[in-house]
Amino acid sequence: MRFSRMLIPTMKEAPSDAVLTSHILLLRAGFIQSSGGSGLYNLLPLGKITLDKVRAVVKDELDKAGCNEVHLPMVTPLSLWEETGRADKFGKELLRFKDRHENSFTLSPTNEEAMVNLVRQTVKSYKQLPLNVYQINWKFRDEVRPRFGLMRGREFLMKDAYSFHSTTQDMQREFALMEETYKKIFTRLGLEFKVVEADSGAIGGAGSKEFMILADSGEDTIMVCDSCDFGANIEVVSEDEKVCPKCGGALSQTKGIEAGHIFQLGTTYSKPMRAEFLNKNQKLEPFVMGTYGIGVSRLLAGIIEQNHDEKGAIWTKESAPFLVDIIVAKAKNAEQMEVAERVYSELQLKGIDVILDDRADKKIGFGVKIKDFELIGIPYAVVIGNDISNGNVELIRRDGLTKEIVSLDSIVELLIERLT
RNA sequence: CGGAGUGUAGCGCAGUCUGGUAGCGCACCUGGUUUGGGACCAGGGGGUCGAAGGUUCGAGUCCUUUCACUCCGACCA
Repeated sequence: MRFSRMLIPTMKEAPSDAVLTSHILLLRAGFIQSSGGSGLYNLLPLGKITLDKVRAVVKDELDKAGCNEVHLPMVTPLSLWEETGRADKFGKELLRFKDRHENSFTLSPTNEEAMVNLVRQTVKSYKQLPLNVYQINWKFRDEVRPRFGLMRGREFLMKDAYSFHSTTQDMQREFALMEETYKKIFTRLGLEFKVVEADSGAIGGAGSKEFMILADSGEDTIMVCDSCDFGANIEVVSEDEKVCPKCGGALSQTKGIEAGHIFQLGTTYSKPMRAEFLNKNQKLEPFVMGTYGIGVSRLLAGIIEQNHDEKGAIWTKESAPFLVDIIVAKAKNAEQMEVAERVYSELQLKGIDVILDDRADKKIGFGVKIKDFELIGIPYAVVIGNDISNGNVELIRRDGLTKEIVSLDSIVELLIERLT
């Protein structure tokens, strides 16, 4: 991709109404913009690419774990919500509207009912179990107070998975598998996180765990054990609790961003919705269920909260919109441009996502390009400048902003080595 | 939903107290000079001052109503 052809409206100043680092940086670096309503954002090209990358990691790990991706409509008949009583329970957060025939619908804030409906129409026998179906789709919640950009938008991208089982034991096996799968996802994304015991809230069910991205700006307070891997949301333990219930170690308090939540549901939804299968003894039984969510768009905010400096974002390898930014110091210099084009196409041939900052406008000098690189947070920049007369280019690593002189002949090879 | 604040050009803001031709910086357009860390000079385009109503010869400014957005709190997979 060429910088000159991409819509990347970077800003020196942040809109005054943004206070959270990730919100400010996503706006300033041109990843998102307000679409005019509270908690609603346009994803600009960089934001869309980044979200797709994060989404791909989530999908890849779920598919490896044997989950089935499907797609449900964002619009769900309200009647499904009435079957479980959640039409009332969810209250005003559930956006409702009517079609031209006066039928009531909702914009889905989550999809337990719709997914149970899908499965009860399809799965009739224990032989078809277990089953894990998921989607990565936009959700809408009419939040009381949307805030902090992608952190708590009204519309947000969520991966929601639902598993169906014939026994509680098998559901618990899947629950453990999902915990491991989530750990792989968060690790691949380069996040420092903690799995904590949590309250099940409006979703209901027996047990649940949250995946917290550790960040001072997190909205959740969690207690973590200094000695073992125990952690709990403050909702489920006393704030005065000083001793780990698991190993007796010392508990300390920290802040986290809830990016994932997994639940052991049991028959909370399958019973009222009469979602049943025939067991070996030819008797009908309700499905035993689990449900597993990841806030995919929130992950973008979380990654920045954890990875940034005073100059801008620092994307991790698996989340970065591009891995390499080729900066042509003087785009009007034919020789520099030629060298840059060559490095650009070689990297592309090797399958590395690269952006070529070929902007030649007289107002866009070297300084602007470097500032944009730092603000956007691409892992590496290759500066093609005067030093090519000596056969050298400069390699800048975004994390730490360390610089090194590299010979033109070896730059592509070096980058491949660093990036794979 | 309670409390606080803000709405003036794409972004950041001044002007409102004390009514009198709509301003500044950045961004944008044209020309020239620059060119390795957000350049300089000259010229230029862009506004129904959130909306409605009122007071007044005259309203961005005063009054009333209303809407939106942000922050704190409560709430929240």
